[in-house]
Amino acid sequence: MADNTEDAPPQLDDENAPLQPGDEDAPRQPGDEDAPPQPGDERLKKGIEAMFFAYRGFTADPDRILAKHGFGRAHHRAIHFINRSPRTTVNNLLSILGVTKQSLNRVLRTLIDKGLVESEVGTQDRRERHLSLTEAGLALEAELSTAQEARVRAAYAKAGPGAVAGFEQVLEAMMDRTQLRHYTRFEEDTGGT
Amino acid sequence: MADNTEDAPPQLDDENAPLQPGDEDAPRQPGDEDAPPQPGDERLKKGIEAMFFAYRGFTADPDRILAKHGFGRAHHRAIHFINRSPRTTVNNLLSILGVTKQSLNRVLRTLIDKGLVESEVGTQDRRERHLSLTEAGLALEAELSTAQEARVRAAYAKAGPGAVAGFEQVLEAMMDRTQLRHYTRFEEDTGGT
DNA sequence: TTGGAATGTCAACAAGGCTGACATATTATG
DNA sequence: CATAATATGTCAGCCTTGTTGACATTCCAA
Repeated sequence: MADNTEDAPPQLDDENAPLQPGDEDAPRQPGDEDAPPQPGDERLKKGIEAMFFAYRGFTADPDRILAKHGFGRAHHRAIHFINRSPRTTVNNLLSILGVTKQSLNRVLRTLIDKGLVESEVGTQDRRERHLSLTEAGLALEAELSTAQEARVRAAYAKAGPGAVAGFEQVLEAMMDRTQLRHYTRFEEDTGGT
Repeated sequence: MADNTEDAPPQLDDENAPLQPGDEDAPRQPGDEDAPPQPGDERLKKGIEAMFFAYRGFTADPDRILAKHGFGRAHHRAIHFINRSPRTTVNNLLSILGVTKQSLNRVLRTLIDKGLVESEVGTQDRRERHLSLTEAGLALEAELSTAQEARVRAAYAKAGPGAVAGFEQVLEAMMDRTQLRHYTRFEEDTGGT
């Protein structure tokens, strides 16, 4: 266990660079004067902690529902994105989720076995499998998204519309190129195909 | 693997409720008119996806560094919060991180063994252990936070100060009570004790 | 003295990542 | 047509990080 000589580190994306590197000396925000020794660092650390704590809250409600049904977060992600792009392919899902096909396959297998997802052979390219939610899958998706959206809705309501816009801007600016592409693609893609 | 009869679901916090439940019918934002059938749901789904994709970006840089050193995300979290509250106790860390003592202990043990963290017996209550980063620990912490803060800084710079305020507000509103308490505590606590 | 709190530790297990290797269709291409 | 590449599935094994349960130690407090 001591020799974690990972000579082949899990690659982790080749294009994992933030959108604008080299912004180290960012424009100082007003109000930096009354900050502790390291200027602005405190603000950043708070932001980092906010992400950490908020993400826990963000996943807490679905996690409870998933546990009831014997699923995990990985199943939730698959269900969510299949619901968003019905009849999507395995490959597309792979690139959205950023996991290996083995990991995804394990999740899909249980979802198909339990009758939440169905996979049909592609018509144009018969190598492809098109994934969709069944009735039962849609039901669980609804249960999950109802819970998760309720929390987001409450947070949005509490923070107000302006804050929501800022929230989205910052998150978007925090994504990798690849992820940003997936994120924005839904705007054109959803229901269009 | 079929019988996931978890009769004792992992409790997951008793106070895991969002800050304001029952806000289902939140005030409609202007611009909802030209929205698809389900009103506002699209906005919420985008927010959910933003959290998902952004969190991936958020952890990507530290993950790469950690892999180099043979650590994981759990080690990062421990290092981060020990750095934020030097000489903190195991119990405090446990409640911040929200994992079991066994999980935390495994992480702490490797950090102590590798000389990144030191644990000293409490002076008042000698059952307690006070955790601090060693020189080496501080060095790794600096490496990690430099990378992570660079991304956050870039995102902040790109989105602008107003957006950052909104970002923080929404995240804060998304936390559980418990987490919010830890989040805000740092403002008074850091360096105070 | 005795109970409980704070901590450590061993063992076992599960989810969900990963790699590597291999199989099987199916399509694309020389 | 033969062969390569693509899309997918699957087996086996490993790692991290979460979980329970049980038990030991140390120490504070009633």
